[in-house]
Order: sequence, then structure tokens, then C-alpha cells
Amino acid sequence: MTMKLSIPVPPNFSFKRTVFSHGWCDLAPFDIDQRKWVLKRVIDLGRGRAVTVAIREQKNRITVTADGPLGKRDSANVARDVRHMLRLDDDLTSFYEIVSRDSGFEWIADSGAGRLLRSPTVFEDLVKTIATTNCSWALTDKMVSSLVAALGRSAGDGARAFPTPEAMARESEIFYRNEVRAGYRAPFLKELAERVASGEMDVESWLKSELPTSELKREMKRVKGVGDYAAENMLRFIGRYDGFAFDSWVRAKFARTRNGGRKASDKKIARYYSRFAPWQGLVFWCDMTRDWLENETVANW
DNA sequence: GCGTCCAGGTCTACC
DNA sequence: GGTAGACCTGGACGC
Repeated sequence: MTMKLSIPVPPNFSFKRTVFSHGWCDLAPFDIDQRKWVLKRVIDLGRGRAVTVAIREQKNRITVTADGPLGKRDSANVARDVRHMLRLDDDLTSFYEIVSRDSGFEWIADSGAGRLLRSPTVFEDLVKTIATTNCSWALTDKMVSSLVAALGRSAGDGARAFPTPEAMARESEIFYRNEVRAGYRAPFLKELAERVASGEMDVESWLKSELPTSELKREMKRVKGVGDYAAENMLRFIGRYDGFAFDSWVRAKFARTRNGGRKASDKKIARYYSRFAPWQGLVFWCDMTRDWLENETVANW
């Protein structure tokens, strides 16, 4: 017996643009079937249980199918997580107004881009973001897959959820070096998991923080392994888009697509998108990833 | 086969 | 507040 939920979507919502908004859909415990456009995801329900859900778009609604029966409370939690992951409750009205007025950027509103896929928890996004720093995407994939395989709660089909802070805190630094292949990030991951599991640091509260962005960014950078790029990437996940999260990939892409193949300074890039404030970071990211779905493939990653 | 470079950067020490 | 040098890993590249 399976459980099925149906969730309405906001105007301008694009399932494909949201799922392929950046690399997360390709990292465990997400799993994208690009041919059928089904996003699978293992959700940790707590109390020792996890469930695999299949998320798809049908007739302007999102349907979520769980591989097994779910009680009322679990169903509500799955629906909440799906809304959170797909950013269904984000209000992008003024973002779409701004890009619609700008020739060459209307496509963003027309195609419903701008909702950046995120994980059910800030903790997961934070660990993954640290795992993207100073390494190839292949290594990020390896680190995250190893974490999930070793520590994630198992769903009925054998797939695993993302590990909880508690599960991660129990492991040694050696584990993060030898099993996860996290290298010098090993102590960072261990320390982060301990601080979150002990309650010393409440990263989930960043979602509702009233701090000015500059202060919240400073708070994020108190996490070892989180610098400007990682903090600004995390800020995007909580809906603040004035930072650019510069990394080697976007710098190269800007040079290629907007600067005649020549390197551009971060200042120049920031100036280029400054008219879109306070959405400049999101316009920048959409601009850099416009071609990802031109043929509905991610061949240009 | 081996050395070097560098990926979706950050930390520390020192100015 | 700004910057050199170190840092794990593993794939790509030149020789």
C-alpha cells in the first residue's frame, strides 16, 4: 500500500527549473530520474524511521508518493518537507517583477526559475556546502554518498536518509578522513555535528533569524570550513539573495557567457547585477544556469 | 608511470 | 582588513 499526497503549486512555479536549480538533485539522498522527471528522496521521519518518496509534477500540482503507508503525522511532515525543499512557500513576486522589466532577463520569470532546491534541514545543506569547497564535484559526490551510506537511516527499500547531527557526532575524525574521504574537512564536520547535536549551535534557527544579513553571515562563518562562498550559499538557502557566493565555477561561467571569455573581477560581476538588488545574487545564479534546461539536460554542468 | 595542477575555498599567521 | 602559504583528495593533463 502506498501513500499519495497532492500539493498545489504557486504561480510561475517550474518543477524542472526548481529540481535542476543547482547540483543538489544529484547528491544523495536525492536521486533524479531525468527521463521521467521524478525526484526521489529519502526522508528521515524520526523515531528510527525513514521513507523514500517520489516527487513529480502532475497537472500543475506536486504529487508525492511514499513507498508504504504513513500515519497522519508522518504525512504532514513529508508534505512540510516537500514544500520546504521545493520552496513552494517562497514569495518571489518582487523578484519576478524586477527581472520582467529587464530585457534579456524576462526568461527568468517566464520559465519560473529562481527557486533553489534545498534539503529538509539547514544542517544537511550546511554539511553538503562544506563538502563542495575546494574540490571537484566528483569528490563532493563521494563524500556525501559515503556519509549517507554509512550513517543514514534506512528506508524500507534499502535507500538511506541523510544522517542526523547525532549520528554524525558519534563518529570519530578518523571516520571522516578514511571513510568519507573528507581530508582536512574531517575535523570541521566532526565539530559541526557535535555542536549541533549538543544544542550549542542551532543552525535550523537561521531560517527564521531576524538578524541583518551581515550579522547572520558572520554567525555562519563561525562554523569551521564556512567562508564567504559557503556562507553566501547558505544565505540563498534561507532566502537572502544579495550575496554572490563566488566560486571557481561561476567565475569561469561569467567569463565565458558575459565577458567575452576574459576573466572578470568579483567587483565587476557584482556591478553587472547591482541593478537587481536585493535579488542580485539570485539573478546572477539564474543567468549562469540558464542553459542547463535548454535541452532539458544537464550536459553543460 | 610520475609530477603538477586545480576543482563549486578556508584557515592561520603575520603584516 | 588584507594577503601568502598550507591543506586532503582524486581526476586531468603533459611529459
